[in-house]
Amino acid sequence: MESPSPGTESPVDTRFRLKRNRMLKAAAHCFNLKGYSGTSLKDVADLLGLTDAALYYYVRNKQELVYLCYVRAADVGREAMQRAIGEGENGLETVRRYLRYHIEYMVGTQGPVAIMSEIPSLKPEHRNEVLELSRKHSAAFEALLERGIADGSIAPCDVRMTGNAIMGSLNWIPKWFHGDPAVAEKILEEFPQILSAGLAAR
Amino acid sequence: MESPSPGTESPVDTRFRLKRNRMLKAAAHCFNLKGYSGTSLKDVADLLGLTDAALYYYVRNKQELVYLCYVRAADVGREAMQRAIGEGENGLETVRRYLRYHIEYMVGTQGPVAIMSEIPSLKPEHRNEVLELSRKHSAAFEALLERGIADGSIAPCDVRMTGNAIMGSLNWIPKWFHGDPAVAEKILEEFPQILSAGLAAR
DNA sequence: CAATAATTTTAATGACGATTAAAATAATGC
DNA sequence: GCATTATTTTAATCGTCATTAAAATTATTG
Repeated sequence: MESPSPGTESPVDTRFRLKRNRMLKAAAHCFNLKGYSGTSLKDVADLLGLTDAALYYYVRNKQELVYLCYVRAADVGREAMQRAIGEGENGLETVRRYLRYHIEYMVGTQGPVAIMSEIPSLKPEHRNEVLELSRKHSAAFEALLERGIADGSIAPCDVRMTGNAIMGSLNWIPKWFHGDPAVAEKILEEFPQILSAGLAAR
Repeated sequence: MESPSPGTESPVDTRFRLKRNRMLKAAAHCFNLKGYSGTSLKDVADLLGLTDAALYYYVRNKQELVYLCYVRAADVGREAMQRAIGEGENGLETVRRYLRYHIEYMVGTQGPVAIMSEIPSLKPEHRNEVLELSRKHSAAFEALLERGIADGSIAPCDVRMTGNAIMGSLNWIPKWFHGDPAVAEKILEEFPQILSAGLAAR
């Protein structure tokens, strides 16, 4: 009848969440591939062996689909940041770890979501929320850079621009990476190194 | 009646081209802001003080609009590459120059076009052509890196991945830069340095 | 100024795709 | 197995655009 309400945690509820996650993954895949308005709900549904109408059981509308993808992506980013901060010896090392964890999620097969180019498609309220999340994340990354500068592991730089440069590189990955595991391996191997190479203090 | 045929070069033809260029610029702006299918022809037309239908005098359809933007962008990229190659002392310096010229076009007020995220929206034939252009450009950039490695100015690296990383950073710029000249200044100042910092041979 | 060409607008048309409601099917608990 | 709940489908509806044709306006040129 109704979508299970949050709070209860029945087995039904669990099934619901699992399927919804599959949905988000499928949706993110399509969005990365063909853009927000370029993908029809049928595209997503096909990937799941469902009818377009069935999606409405899990999600209020198409907007909410991207929105949830973003929230998911933000979680992933935050989590990567959290882990990295927990472990890092110094600023530079923490940045490297962050990059690795973030990319791991992005390119890993279990990786649920990775779209970052569809912010304009969000409705204002959601857009603001997502932008806020994104801002927070950027700020956290810049703080990381500053920490590195403070502890001498990173050479002084404009953290805002450096952050933009590195994040841009990350965010662009879904545009050219389409799931080939060999490539995923290579990205994981090279990117943290490449993106942090310019940071090290001499 | 009909759109002027290529080959003739009447004053009319020139006017046509000028206006069409303004159109492409407006379109690129919208696409960057709201995505391909997120922008209606009316959005573009409004920016030009025209009716949506009027656009069809200059362009066969919406598809062609993005397509032309891409061709334009590719030209810009090629031109930047050309200039840089003409001037560069060594590989690293050439890369720096290329980055500077490319970014100059992207963020400059005169800069006509800068969208790179809408490839999926193209129809197959156009998509293939654009992908080919993009491939060529990537190859040229990788060649530049190899030249730098050969002449010792750039430290050995995986040129494919390094190219992806740097290009991604560039391509992402239109996603967060929205025309503020002060920011443009900053980007121009910082990015070539930031993006090439990791390349230099020690 | 008249005639022709260039540009733009008005006013349809039509398709696609999101959304919805009601009905059908599948799953679960008793 | 029955009743209830969960899930999915079928079959509309409804808007939003892209696209087109014809008419109106503006520019050009002899």
